[in-house]
Amino acid sequence: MRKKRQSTPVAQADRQFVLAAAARLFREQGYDRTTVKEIAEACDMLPGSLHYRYQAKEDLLVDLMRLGLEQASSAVSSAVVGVSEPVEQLRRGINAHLQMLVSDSDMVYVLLFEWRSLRGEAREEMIKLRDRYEMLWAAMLKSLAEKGVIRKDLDLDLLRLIGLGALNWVATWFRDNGRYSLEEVGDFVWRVIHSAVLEGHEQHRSG
Amino acid sequence: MRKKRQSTPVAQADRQFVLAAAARLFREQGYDRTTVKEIAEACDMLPGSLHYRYQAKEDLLVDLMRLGLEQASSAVSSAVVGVSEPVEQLRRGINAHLQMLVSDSDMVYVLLFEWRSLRGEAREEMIKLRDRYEMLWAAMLKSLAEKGVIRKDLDLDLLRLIGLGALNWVATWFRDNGRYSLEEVGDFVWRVIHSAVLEGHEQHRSG
DNA sequence: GTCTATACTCTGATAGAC
DNA sequence: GTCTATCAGAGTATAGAC
Repeated sequence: MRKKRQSTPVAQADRQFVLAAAARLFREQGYDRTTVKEIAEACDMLPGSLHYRYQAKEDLLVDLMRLGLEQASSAVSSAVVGVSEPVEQLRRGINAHLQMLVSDSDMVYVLLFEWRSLRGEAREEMIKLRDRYEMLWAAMLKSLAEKGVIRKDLDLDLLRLIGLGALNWVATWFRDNGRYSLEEVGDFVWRVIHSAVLEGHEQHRSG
Repeated sequence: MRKKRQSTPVAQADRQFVLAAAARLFREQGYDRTTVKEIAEACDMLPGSLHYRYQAKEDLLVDLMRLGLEQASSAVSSAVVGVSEPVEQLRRGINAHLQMLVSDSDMVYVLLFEWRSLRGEAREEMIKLRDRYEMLWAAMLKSLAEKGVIRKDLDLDLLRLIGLGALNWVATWFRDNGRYSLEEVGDFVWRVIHSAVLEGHEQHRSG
């Protein structure tokens, strides 16, 4: 019995296992301070075996980020798909993004903070993939704007940049079982957006 | 003629020169990928001379961050000092913070994105110093809240964390001579805060 | 205080047996 | 596909002359 395909379901699970281990280490220590030996150990392998899968350490980071962006895109997509109410769509997208930042999978975190370790072509590729993810948000905001839900005096690109920035930074201070739950954070962001960005909200002030 | 003091004005200028060169390199390449040799070269020195000033590479980063936080604190302080109107105070503080993120001095940037390179005691010290800077903002927000300028349903700490996060992330995408000027960014943030955070603003909606 | 030269350590990558 | 062993290079830190 010979193997006919390289990308069997088993190989996929294997890939995810290796990348998850690497992601955890990269998140904890940073890319540069993590050695291939450590990654191999975390996978119960020896450096040689890891080298069989990824020729260079950088290749591992690139593949990790690729997977991370796939996960992020599908997480946000599936959070908003089938939701017809545009405002509710935005709310769910925000929560999905926040959820990823603190989820068990550290890939999105690594994606946000370790892309500077890449050089040349590898970096270009990641920027392209990241932009594709951002386009998801751009499309969502554009659709909201066309429905007249967003204040007309706000630049949509700036809104996306500042908004995602506010969310992304949460990853730097948020702790599970910390002072704030993720729901509280999402709620807070939502209230701010609701009063500052959305057109036609109820004025919060009573007197 | 003997030297009586270590910390002459000249030594201070010298320190700033070395740290500024290091900050630029750390910002461009990251702390780990920057060698002490490169830093020395950028200061027109040899590694040995640099070693005379800082025993270890990490000491240099710590001192750099210390200076960066001093600069940040004094920049924000002097931006708001003497401004009696609390809302205007906030606006100026935001602009000062933004200005630092993109200023020639890369120290604040390094401070935000390279503190993860520190371990143990050094990291603890930086967290303490960073918290002191954040307390500047906490005090400003508290004072605004006491004057009834801030919506009462917003948690002040979350407001600080999310707000500074939105600002800090600007450093990751902002480019001089890019699509947006720093003024536009500051303006945008200010409009959002104005409608979402401040009490009793004019409703932006006309019809 | 600054320089040259070097010791020591660690890492990423490789070669080749199994 | 996984292992052992090792190479070649880089980088920090140090020693000691000047």
